Amino acid sequence: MPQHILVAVAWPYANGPRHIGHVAGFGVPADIFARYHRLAGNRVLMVSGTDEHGTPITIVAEREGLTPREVADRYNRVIADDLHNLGLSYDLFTRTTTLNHYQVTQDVFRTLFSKGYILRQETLGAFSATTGRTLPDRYIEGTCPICGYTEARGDQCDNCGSQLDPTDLINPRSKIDGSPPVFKTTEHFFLDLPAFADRLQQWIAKQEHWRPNVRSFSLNFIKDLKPRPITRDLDWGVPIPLPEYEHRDDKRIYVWFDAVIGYLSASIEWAHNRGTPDAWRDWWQNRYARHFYFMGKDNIVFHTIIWPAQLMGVSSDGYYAGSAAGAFAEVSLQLPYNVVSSEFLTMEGKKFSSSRGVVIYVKDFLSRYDADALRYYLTIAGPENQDTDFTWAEFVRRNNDELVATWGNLVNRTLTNVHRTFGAVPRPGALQEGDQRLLDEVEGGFAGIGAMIEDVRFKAALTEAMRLAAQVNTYLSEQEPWKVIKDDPERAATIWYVALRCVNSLKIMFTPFLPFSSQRLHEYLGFDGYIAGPLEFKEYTEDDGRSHRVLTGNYGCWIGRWEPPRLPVGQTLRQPEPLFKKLDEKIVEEELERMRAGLK
RNA sequence: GUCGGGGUAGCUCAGCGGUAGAGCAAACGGCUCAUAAUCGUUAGGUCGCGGGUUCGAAUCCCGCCUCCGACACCA
Repeated sequence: MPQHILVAVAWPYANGPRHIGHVAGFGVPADIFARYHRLAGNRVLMVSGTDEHGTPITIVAEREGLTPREVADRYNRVIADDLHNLGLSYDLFTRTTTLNHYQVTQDVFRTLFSKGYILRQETLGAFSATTGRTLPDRYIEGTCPICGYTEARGDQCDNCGSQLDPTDLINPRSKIDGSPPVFKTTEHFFLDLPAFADRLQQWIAKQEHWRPNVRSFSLNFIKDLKPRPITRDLDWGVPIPLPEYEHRDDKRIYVWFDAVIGYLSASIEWAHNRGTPDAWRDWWQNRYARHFYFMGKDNIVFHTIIWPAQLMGVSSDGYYAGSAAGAFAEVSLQLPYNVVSSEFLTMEGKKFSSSRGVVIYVKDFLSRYDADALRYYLTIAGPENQDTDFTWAEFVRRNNDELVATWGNLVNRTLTNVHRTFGAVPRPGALQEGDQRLLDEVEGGFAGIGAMIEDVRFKAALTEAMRLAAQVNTYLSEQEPWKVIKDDPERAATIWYVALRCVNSLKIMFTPFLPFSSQRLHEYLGFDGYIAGPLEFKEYTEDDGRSHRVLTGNYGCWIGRWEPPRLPVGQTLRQPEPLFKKLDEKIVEEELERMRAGLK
């Protein structure tokens, strides 16, 4: 019985190109998980998009003389191209500036408001004297009243560590243009989180399968919940759907409140785009569906507290009707089943920092190296359980000594020999005990590796696949079919047949991690069709006349299955090429030099 | 400051109550079909520091040092 799996991937913020630390945190892990579940026969819906509202985008726009929408358009394009080139198999990668997203966000807001979960409160806020926009606390600098540090921020002083309010600062000034901020009273809307505290506490306490840090962090956070403001004084964002605010240009829904709603709105858009407008309910209003969220650790609270509170609030008297109440209308919206948070990647021992030049963008990386080489590194050495460091030396080493040497070489020596000697899958003689033992061990990987992936232990899963590849290398070294063939061609054919069967199975096991090379191997082995691909861009026009490009794909045509694939005797092999490129050690110094040149 | 998570072989990391593990790097040997790739053997660690619980602690508890993150108007 296929399961419904929602793979909900954190929404990259569209204020610039994304670096490899970002995709290490949410992109690659989510894609491994989604590809595996599709191969295993489950119904996967993987959704995300660019997060395009909020203050930082308006600041970039001002600096570059563009409108916020132009900034969002530009970086949506760059980011979607990156994700496509990395092979991230989204069912829908859309944007938060679609008409659909605005409507769903406003639906959620209205529903919560009508149930009393959204409160109004007067607050004192800081505004830019020049633009009239809100100045978030962190965009205000001044002298710390406690220690006298002159570059304290409105939220805290980095020198003495004190928590501050912007009004505490002496000589406050805007970090953006240096002008002194204006403080005035303004009305804001607050999500009444304390109203959900008990339900959240009980729900999270039951989630014993979450990674311990996510669960304990969230439980701790609940102890002191306060109503959280969900509107901002901005002209860029989803309008507040209340009569007195609908036509005002100075107040919008807070970017985080709408970004998490994106998981739901994108699912609804996906269903609409493919002409089955109620299909999203199979994931959202099906109590057997399981939702997996993938993100960096800085996003935990939004996915374990705030979004679940929004979902509980919307669902609490029975349903989210959406644009049309349907068959599942009496069922609540599904809460997260697991919230998978990655730690952080650092770059040559330092924090990634675009402004300081400590960075390698996905786009630049992929212009010089293969996507699978990056996917390999980010999985085997990425921040799955703790912060890890990316270094170019380690990237080259992992690529050359592990990916190329173990798996690439196994494929190459096997295919080269078989293609040259037989030209096709050879007919084996009787299998010996050692042959069968190897086949059993390798094919056992489907169960073992599959269980690890389901358990979101990707590093262990890939390590196991590599171990199995090394086992096949050992087998070949012991059997020496290139010698045996002189005296016993049938035995040599059997050995190569066994190796080929192992390679063909490993091809599937490596597919979630290394989809591009697995597809090429699939073709060298003489097969046609896609194991798992391809991705495509499509353009959709909404009722307001605006169109947007989405990343999607028809993954129903995948022919791969998470099980030992058949390998027909006599199938003609194609001319093989090495799967991976060995990298010259020189690139380490070249890349470090490139980074030094960009340092600010 | 408060809260959370790290500190394990030269390097990158796994293990998280029962005689210290992997990969790479190192040394030696085998093989030479394969992108000089592979295969085997060896060597290498008082598991951050100090104390405690336990028959037994890298693993649990307390204190300290140190790194990273969150702390609610950055996203």
